[in-house]
Amino acid sequence: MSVQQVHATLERLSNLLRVEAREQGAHEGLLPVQLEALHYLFQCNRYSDTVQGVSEYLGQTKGTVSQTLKVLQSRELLEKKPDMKDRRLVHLKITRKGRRLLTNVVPARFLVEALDGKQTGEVDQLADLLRSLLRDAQAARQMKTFGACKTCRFNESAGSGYRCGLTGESLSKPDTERICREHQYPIACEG
Amino acid sequence: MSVQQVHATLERLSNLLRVEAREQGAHEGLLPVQLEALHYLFQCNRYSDTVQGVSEYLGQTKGTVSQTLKVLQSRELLEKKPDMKDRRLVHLKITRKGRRLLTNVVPARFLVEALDGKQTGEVDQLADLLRSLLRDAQAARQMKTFGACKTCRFNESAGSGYRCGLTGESLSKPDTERICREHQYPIACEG
DNA sequence: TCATTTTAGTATCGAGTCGATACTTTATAT
DNA sequence: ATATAAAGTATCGACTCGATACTAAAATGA
Repeated sequence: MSVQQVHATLERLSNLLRVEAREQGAHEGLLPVQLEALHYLFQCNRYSDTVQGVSEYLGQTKGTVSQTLKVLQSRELLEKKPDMKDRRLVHLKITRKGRRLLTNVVPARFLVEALDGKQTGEVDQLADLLRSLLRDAQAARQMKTFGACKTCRFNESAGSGYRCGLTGESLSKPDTERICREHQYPIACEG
Repeated sequence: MSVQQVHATLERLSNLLRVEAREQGAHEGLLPVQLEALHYLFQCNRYSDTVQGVSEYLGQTKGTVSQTLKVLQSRELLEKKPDMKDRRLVHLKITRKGRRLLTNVVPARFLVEALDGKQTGEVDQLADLLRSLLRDAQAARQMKTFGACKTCRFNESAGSGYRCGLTGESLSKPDTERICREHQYPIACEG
């Protein structure tokens, strides 16, 4: 069965990412899961930069994530900013230092080198296949998709920019390329 | 850059595998890393079923792996058998119980469902692309490849079967489909 | 309006990971 | 024959992660 092959290879690549993250993180005194959290905050939009958001993204409990973030905050890699409207919420803003650290670690060196020799078309094809696999896998698990707004069913174009149909707020083009915890793909026409 | 896209998507798939392993493992009282070790022993050949082998595969120290295996042994998912020739070596043989447990967890349900809708050709294409990526990534990190003997430069055909050019021992067809810690791809003709 | 419920986040505890270090035993090299 | 290398184990400490219990703020609703 080819599915087993896919599983085995993905597991191996996953292990590679983890080992690499452990090594790179060790230089900075950070652990893989802390880098993952930071990477999420690096990518997500202003509706998603909360403890709850990270928790859903990583598949860990709020308590666990709260601890993780405390470490990142103490290293000044992120700042906590209370929400002005809902005072239960805390927005997690990655700092310049956090951004700098992250861009040293992502994308992983071995991925850059591995994809370096390939043609642009090949890399794009790989990215597309992986995204398609991820999308189907997330559908199978009935979990949140955490896609970018530009691929979301609630995203509408509004004049020169865009608007989120859920919040009603307007979005800039860069906004629509950040990932969101409320993201949903358009409903398929067939079936 | 598309490499970032690939990294992000791989990281996400990696997280999915891990969350799934945590859930499935929890049913049996096992942790992700323990399942990974068991999966390796499920796939590897008789030259590779040692503590050192698992250690290299997982990228963890011998001591750490030794602990992991002690748990698996206590659950009767594997047996330790001392090597007859080199008495330092211990071979780790997965039990029937271990095999049964593993086949319930691998391949992950979400992968089976995700690939279910696709055509065989598509799945094979994905498997090939992933393997190619893995191979290049491993080359970039200059690490062991842990491929199957049938793709190894030391594998020779011998009469009706095969032979390992390193050990000189003969291999059956199923043998050549198991992964090996001494595996090396053939040297590329060009470059 | 005021009590109830829900949601965001934090704190603490215990089981378990993982690397570092130190150790034993056996094989190999000089 | 002795030194060195390699396979494996044991122990310790820093850290992960989920479970549980908690506070505070928002939403619900009679």
